[in-house]
Amino acid sequence: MDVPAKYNPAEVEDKWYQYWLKNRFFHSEPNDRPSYCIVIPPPNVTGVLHMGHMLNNTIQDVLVRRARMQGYNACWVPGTDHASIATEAKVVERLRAQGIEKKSISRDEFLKYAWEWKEEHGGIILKQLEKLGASCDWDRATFTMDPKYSESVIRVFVDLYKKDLIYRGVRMVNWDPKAKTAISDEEVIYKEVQSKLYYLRYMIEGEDSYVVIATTRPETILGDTAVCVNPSDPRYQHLKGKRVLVPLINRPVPVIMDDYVDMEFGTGVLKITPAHDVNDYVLGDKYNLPTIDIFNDDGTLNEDAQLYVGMDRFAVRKQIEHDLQNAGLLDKVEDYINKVGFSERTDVAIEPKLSMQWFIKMKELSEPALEAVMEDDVLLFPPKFKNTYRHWMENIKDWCISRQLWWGHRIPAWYMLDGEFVVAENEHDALHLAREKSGLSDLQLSDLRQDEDCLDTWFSSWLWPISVFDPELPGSEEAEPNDDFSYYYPTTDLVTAPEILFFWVARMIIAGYEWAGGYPFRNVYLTGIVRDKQGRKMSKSLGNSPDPIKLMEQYSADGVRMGMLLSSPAGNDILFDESLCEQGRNFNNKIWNAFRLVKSWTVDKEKEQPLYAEQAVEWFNTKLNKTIEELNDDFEKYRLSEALMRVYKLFWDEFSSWYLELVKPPYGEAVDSKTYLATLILFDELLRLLHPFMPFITEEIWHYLVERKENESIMVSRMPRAEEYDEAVLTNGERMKELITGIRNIRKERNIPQKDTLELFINGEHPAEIDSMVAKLANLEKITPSEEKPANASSFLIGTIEYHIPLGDMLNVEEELKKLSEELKYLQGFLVSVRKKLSNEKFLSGAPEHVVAVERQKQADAESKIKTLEERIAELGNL
RNA sequence: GGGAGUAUAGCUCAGCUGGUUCAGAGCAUCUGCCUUACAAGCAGAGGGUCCAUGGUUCGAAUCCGUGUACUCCCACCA
Repeated sequence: MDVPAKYNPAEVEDKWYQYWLKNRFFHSEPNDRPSYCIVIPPPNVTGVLHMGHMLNNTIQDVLVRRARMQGYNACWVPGTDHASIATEAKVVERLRAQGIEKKSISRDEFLKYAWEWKEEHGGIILKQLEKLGASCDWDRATFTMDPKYSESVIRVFVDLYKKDLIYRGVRMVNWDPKAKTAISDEEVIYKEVQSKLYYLRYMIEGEDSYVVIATTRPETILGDTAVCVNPSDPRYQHLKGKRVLVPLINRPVPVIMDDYVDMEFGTGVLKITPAHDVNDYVLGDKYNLPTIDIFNDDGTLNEDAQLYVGMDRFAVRKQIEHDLQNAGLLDKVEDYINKVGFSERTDVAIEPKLSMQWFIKMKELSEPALEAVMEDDVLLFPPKFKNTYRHWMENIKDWCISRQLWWGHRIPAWYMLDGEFVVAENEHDALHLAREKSGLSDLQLSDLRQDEDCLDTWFSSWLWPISVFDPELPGSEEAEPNDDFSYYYPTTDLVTAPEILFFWVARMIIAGYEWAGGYPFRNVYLTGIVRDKQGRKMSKSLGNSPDPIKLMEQYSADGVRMGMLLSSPAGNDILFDESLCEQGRNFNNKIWNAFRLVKSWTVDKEKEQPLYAEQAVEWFNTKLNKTIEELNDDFEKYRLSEALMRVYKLFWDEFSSWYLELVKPPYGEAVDSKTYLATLILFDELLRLLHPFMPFITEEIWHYLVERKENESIMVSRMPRAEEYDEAVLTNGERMKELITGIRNIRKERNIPQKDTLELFINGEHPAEIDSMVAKLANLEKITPSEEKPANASSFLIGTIEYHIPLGDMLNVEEELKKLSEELKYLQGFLVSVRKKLSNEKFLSGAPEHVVAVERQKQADAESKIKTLEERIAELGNL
């Protein structure tokens, strides 16, 4: 087989992905081997791959490929999330572009369009994952609105309702006026905004005086039903029992007294708008105030506002400022920075709004999940998230799960004509229950009306690790869990972003204990957030996020994978820099060229293996074993970037720069077969170690390396295991490198070409085993252990051993003296500090014995080196 | 307002139970090299007040206190 001079990733990567698919290497089914399982954090079905996905899925692929090669029955379950709000928003937008308004069509018609959209766009992100090399078991791909999956969602709702953990009620919720739905507290993002504080005059009823009230939202005065002062505020005692007039509309509202009011803030008077502020709502409740909701669902003002009806809330704010000014009711306006909640999905300002919603009581439900993490049944990486998790779980609030949307799982509640409702898994059961409840045995389905709302997307995602295997909710019923569930659950690792620790991770753990009999995964690896070089979060609006597909075209998928991994210590944010992908591409190139070198050798079967080659093989094999051991440790701690860096250095520095240079046959000569075979084996092992990180190039080369059968693949080969190794071999190897470096430096200083042979005289206890390797790399004619020190030689010390290279006339005595004296000076200073330490009584009595011994050894070595150097300097001086 | 985290080379980060892995790695930079796998390369080199300041200790990048700067999470005073 001819090896192309250039590596062509685009072609190669596609080829092998198809090969893997064809041979069903990604597929897993329960068997008698131990399982290793990851469920993907399902991306939004309408989503497009971004850098966060890249990071996340690269990590998952590395873990699952490694596990597979370690002999686990590895399964990575892919899928997509229906993402209620985001998808519905896109469908609405598309319809609008076609001139169709959502409210002009029926629910069924809308859903038809939505499913069309899903069919068109739903596959995109999964196709993109293929480019990355994701070894997902595509046969198991699940969508959170698959019929089976939906059944499990509804089943859970009914179960919770039966357990009295779901209730319906009017509460203040976060209203998204763009998506026109309630959202949960977790979906609100608070941002600091530059706003204004308006000081408004409220006339006191029947008097010619007024009080001034500061507010950031003057448009909400139309919904005011009281003003409030602190009872101990001396400035406002005269207001007790009086009423004030809401500006512009002159509605009289009472003055109430409550110490909730902060006397320091603004003017110390607070306007109360129970329908549009959470705190006001609480006060309104306490004092039995009426609530006036002045907003429509889309954030425009309604009839109850009396003024500005139909105008948008922000337009009203401008207008009312103007009108108040004209009416002489605006005292002043100040600049003010406050925090405003924005919708995570639509990025519009949240409107607190009273409405009828469904909630889950979370307190009791969450207790086992809190314990699971506290007791380390579920491990978080990095562990600092344990604290955050605990804090949230201990202060958990009820979860608003209803959304005023059509795209999603419809709430399985049916209302009767009298407003009473029943909750059931289907219409049939609902009718049965309704007849029972109402006592009307002739009640018909047409007498029932199903709740219009959908469930929060996360209400389905929290079942993900359970329902992808068994939609029957194995833990909650008598029913036997199916084979998939019994085998794969609990899964092994979960890899996700810390942003969704509460949205998703915590709730999955809760669901696991409630419906699957235990935790859903053993380890949670929380990745960082991908930021750009300036530390800004990558976002569409900033345009600072590279397109992963383009990156892969430019640097290869393997290259981009490497770029992602090199910058990804768990939990820390990632400052993504394209140059890391470049490093990945360069590494591809390095691997390819190293391979080309080996493949270019001609093999001479008659040739004896030179000693240096035999030793090189032994040395690198030892190095390999030690590295494997270290890699195991890295993976246990999920230190993936360190693991990759370790293999990178092993391949580039140890293998290419040292090993290959050592065993490379001299120009024009053939390699002996023993060395050649050994090199192929070592190369093979390196490829396997590299495979989880760089699956494509390793597969390509693996097939060139030796002839493979039709259905063989490196991805199902065995990961090399650490064998016992001899530390002494490694120590000698390091000595060999130091010696070579010393000799190279002398060559360089004196401009001696590599082809000129040199001689080496050694004074001291030098390990002669390495001589053969040293001679090969340094082009030495002979190596002579010698008490005698050759004249006209340049010399250097390694440890306490002195090495001399005779240079004859080429020796520059002056420079040599300078070099040696500098080293001497350093050693003398060093010796002083060591002696000082050793003459300190407290050190001798306080420090452990081995530390003292080490210091003594340092002292002896330094003394010996100094003696050697002094002698050498004297000799040179005599020349 | 409450909590957590981070601060080490130009950049990104290691540095575990205080002591030979103690000041490290990769990248970048600089200096030589188109040397018969690779210039996307090879061989070398330089580069640090370990944020500041007190303390504990024979000994501190490491432990403790204080301060400063940044980041994140939670709460939400109009």
